[in-house]
Amino acid sequence: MQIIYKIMKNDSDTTITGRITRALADRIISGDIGPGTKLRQDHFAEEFGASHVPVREAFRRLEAQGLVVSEPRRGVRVASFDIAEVREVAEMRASLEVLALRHAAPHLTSAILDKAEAINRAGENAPDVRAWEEANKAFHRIILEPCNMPRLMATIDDLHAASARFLFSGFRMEWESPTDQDHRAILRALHEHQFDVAAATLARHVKWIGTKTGAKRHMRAPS
Amino acid sequence: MQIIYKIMKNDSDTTITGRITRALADRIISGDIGPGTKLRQDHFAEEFGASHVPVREAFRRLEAQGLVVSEPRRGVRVASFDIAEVREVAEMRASLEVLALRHAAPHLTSAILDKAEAINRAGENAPDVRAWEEANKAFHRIILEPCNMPRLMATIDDLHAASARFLFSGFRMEWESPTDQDHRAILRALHEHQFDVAAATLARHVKWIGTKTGAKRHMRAPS
DNA sequence: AAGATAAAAATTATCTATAAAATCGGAAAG
DNA sequence: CTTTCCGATTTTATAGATAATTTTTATCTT
Repeated sequence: MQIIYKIMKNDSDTTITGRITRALADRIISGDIGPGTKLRQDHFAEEFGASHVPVREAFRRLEAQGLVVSEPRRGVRVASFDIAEVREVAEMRASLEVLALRHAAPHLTSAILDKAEAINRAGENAPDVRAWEEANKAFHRIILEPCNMPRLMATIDDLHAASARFLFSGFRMEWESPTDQDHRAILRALHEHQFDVAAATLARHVKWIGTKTGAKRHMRAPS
Repeated sequence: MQIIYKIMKNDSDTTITGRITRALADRIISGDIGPGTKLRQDHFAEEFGASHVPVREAFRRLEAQGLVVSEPRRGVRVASFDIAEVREVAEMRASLEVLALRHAAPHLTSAILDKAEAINRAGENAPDVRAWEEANKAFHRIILEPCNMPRLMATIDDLHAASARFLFSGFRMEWESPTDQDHRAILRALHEHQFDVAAATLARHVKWIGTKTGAKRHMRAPS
């Protein structure tokens, strides 16, 4: 089980299935392929110069990640989502990231915290949402990783991917300032070994992302 | 996304991939196929009277569930696990089940609680671990389901499957009495609308399962 | 006999081709 | 205008073949 994440990474450089999985996940998360879009296996087989077999395997992985929905004998389409699900993912992230932080806290060195601060600064200067999200993900990951719980981290990663989808597609809130301020508050608390404060701030911070949604209430295929 | 669980169920009756996935998951969870065992695609293709393609798709699903580990070009084997992971899963379950219970609480009717009590009684009279685990799963599910958060429930289900693996294979603790007592305490608290008490008891209860491990410290292939 | 190297066998991962099942769109009938 | 039916498209699933890689076996050297 410890190898899940490593596999997910090595795999995408080694096997065709891995490459396709990563490419499709990227497009779905970035909103390049919108919710409800039908994914035709032969289309992607041709695009990636592969047969339909690895494409289908990639579909199964994306299905497990919650990025696509597969209906038996009716093919695969990009998962739709609504505000209820945005909130659901936010709550799950809050719970699990607090758990991770509790276990990571004893192993957090000031070197790590410094690196986190640097990443946060990079986020503040991000030119676009995409770059900001990248920094945001990195920030959360670097302070949680020391929990040494690979399965937990894998689940958090999946949830983060879902969050990123919401961020990129329609649910765009004003990113930046309030979040980065939260990040600073978390770092401050960690520096002073006030772990409960850090955890509480993290929970509020993650849930806020779920609450502060923008215009559209539902992302679905233009059926 | 709402459809994930439904799919997982309908699928296993509809498509060959689904049937194979369910069958293999059952065997792995029950310990019928031990940790570290190599899973040969042609073998299962023959056993299920199918080709290797649906078998490979099933492998990808099981991989995402954390039941098998796949190394590129070296095949798939049943995931090993150690005490650290048992604890990890228990902590994740505790966090997420508490979250689910918080959201389910307002929708819990006394009819549901009565049914939960009946299930608990069935668990007490269970003839073997298998039957007891079935009742245990049902108990947790019936009081959490009303949270109306499908993704959360799907994740909890996966964690529960992992827990069941530990229970069945080597990590056998004395099942029964203390757990069923906890269940009763949870029901009592819910009846009296003391949701915080119920949540705290649930958390302690789930974590206890992770702590109270039996003899073996590590389940791995006899390498 | 032990260890190292090379040949052989087994296994995975993939492709091509094809059959069967199901859906979707549109045409025909009421 | 609605319903029904048929054909085209799409998807699921199988079979057989091939390339690459891993594992095993066998041989050779020291």
